[in-house]
Amino acid sequence: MGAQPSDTAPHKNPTLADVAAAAGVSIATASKALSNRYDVAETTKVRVLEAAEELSFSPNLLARGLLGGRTQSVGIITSDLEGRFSLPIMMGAEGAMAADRSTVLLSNSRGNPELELQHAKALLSRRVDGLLLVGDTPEPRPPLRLQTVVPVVYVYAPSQDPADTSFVCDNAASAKLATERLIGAGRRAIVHLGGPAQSLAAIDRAEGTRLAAAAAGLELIGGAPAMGDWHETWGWSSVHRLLDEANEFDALVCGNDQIARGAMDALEARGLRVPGDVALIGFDNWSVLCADVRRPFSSVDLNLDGLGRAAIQTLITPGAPVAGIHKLSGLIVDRGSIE
Amino acid sequence: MGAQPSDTAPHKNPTLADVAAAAGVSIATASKALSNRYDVAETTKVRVLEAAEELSFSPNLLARGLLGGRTQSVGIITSDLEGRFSLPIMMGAEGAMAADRSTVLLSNSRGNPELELQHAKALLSRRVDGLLLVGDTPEPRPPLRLQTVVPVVYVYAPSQDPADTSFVCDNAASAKLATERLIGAGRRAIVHLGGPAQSLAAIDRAEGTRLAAAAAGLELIGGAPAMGDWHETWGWSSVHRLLDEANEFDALVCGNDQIARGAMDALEARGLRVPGDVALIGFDNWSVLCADVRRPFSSVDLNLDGLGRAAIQTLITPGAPVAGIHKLSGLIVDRGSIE
DNA sequence: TTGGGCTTCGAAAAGCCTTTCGAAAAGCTT
DNA sequence: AAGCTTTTCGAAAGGCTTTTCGAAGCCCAA
Repeated sequence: MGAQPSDTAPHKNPTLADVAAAAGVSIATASKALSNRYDVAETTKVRVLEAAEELSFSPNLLARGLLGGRTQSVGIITSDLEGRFSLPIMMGAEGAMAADRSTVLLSNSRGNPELELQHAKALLSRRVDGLLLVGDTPEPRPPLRLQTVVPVVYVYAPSQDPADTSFVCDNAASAKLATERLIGAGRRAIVHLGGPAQSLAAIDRAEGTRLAAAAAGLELIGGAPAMGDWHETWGWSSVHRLLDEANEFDALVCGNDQIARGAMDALEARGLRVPGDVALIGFDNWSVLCADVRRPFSSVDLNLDGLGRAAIQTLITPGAPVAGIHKLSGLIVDRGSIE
Repeated sequence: MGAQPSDTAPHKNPTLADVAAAAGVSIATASKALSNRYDVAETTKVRVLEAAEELSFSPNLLARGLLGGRTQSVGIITSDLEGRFSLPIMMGAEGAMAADRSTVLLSNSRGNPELELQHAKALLSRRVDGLLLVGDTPEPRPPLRLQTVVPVVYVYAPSQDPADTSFVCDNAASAKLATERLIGAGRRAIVHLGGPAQSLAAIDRAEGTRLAAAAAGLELIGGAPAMGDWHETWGWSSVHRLLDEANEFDALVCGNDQIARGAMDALEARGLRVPGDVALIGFDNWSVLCADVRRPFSSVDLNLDGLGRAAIQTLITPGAPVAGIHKLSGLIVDRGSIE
């Protein structure tokens, strides 16, 4: 009943002027009190702070950004939002940003370079402090055809231009790591079941396995990595074939977790124990395949979260980012399928 | 050699004033020419447009947002960025926004209400036009404790306050749909392998199955849905138990795809054919489990993409969003495991 | 030649914050 | 008490765009 008090209809956001008026000081003083930097008496400072609290004031970041300073935000353009790759990367990036009280602006280019360019322009219009371009394959990609004031960092898919800054997974080193671990556990007859022969990720992982074996004086069973595709069926049929052809082997390095899952199932179907008879390790550490399953297995985690985090760090650190391709190695998550 | 021309060092973004100067008109005229709305002669318009193109001018959206109008952006706060639920929702939301030439600001609350509140304030400081709160369980959640000028919409996890606007999956209706499909294919002896008895999603799916069966005059095998957990092992062991106890059944409705995968494997291990001997359908349509596998199976797709899209539509449509819980039903993706 | 109606353009304000710099007040010294 | 320093505060500009509204120019008719 009666006239509605002002606090029932805050149809507008309070501004710094409102806070200043409530505290009985000038706008300039209010600003300094809130930013807690300049010369302002302790008593007036608390008065301003209380007024701001009372009005639940929060500064308009648009105005602040307009001042020409930083906007405390970066744009992320991912080429696929379905992928298991971009998501952990984005998560790492978001986490690093939030820790810095900054915000992520997200766009999805759906693998379309035109759309990517368009989104980049849109994000630049919002004056982001930097751009993160997240790919979904390790193949080098053409650089963004855009003159930008702010830094650009490529993640997962590196730029073809060596003057750009890229962060990628070190597939070869990670595969080496996994293979060395198997060798360290006493395995000698190692098979690599790789992805498609056209895929750079598959090639690097296969090569890493081969190198680690060679370094230990071993040759892979079959003489070379067996390349196929990324699917479960490939792992399943490969194990059957190996056994049918009476190959002796005591370890499987799989190009990804789906292949590993297929191999695991085939080993079970043929009555072989893991890791008793055969050790097995997958790639990607995709929990729905290697952890939340009937028979969990070890896998290489590519540390995509860390990749996103590192990329953001580089992006928001003042000064031009270091040019070149930065490779981050993965680590092994053991679930008892090795020894 | 010589003085560096201006186009080699565009260390600053061109402003509308630059465009106006280049075109020899005033700032106001340039603005009107670019927004293509007010009275401006055709010849001057093209002159301005050319100047803008030349300088590759893009308007500062911060300044535009400062005018008090809309910023053409919404904030999305998700409670988990790992989940398979929030990702498709976000993808749908982003797609709807991009189609509107708008941008998504992303935050991750990690399931922490304090962090959620903090992120909401931060996004509001950036003057987003709306807030999307994406949960990762269907359990109703406490509303955001924040007075906002812009609309808020809850997705997946509805708000406990009926005055709020929420968009959720209709698990019960979707399960009914799946069960009716099985019955329509001639199945009569139906088993429901559900998730944990404490999970609302699991309960709704079980209830939907039961209702559809009852509507056809059937009782579920076992008398009631069998509740367990969300894991593969539960599906695997349940099928073994059913067969060991000599239950007759010709259809399995599984609470999710992991359960379905376990059941599928068990059926194979026991020499039963799908769908010859037993029809099977999963839930969630998670392709790594039901599509990219050795033996694909049918699954209920909850249309999370559409959920995100619908929520955004409601959010950015002028006028207050319709209060209440909006339920969206899923659809069946058939992969030949039904008939 | 003058006045009226159109079309086209520009000056200026609004929107909100930060920063600079000058002014005022208060305290101190001699 | 006068002059100086130190402390505290405020006026104003800067940053970029949109919008309003008045001014100027033009054509044509009277």
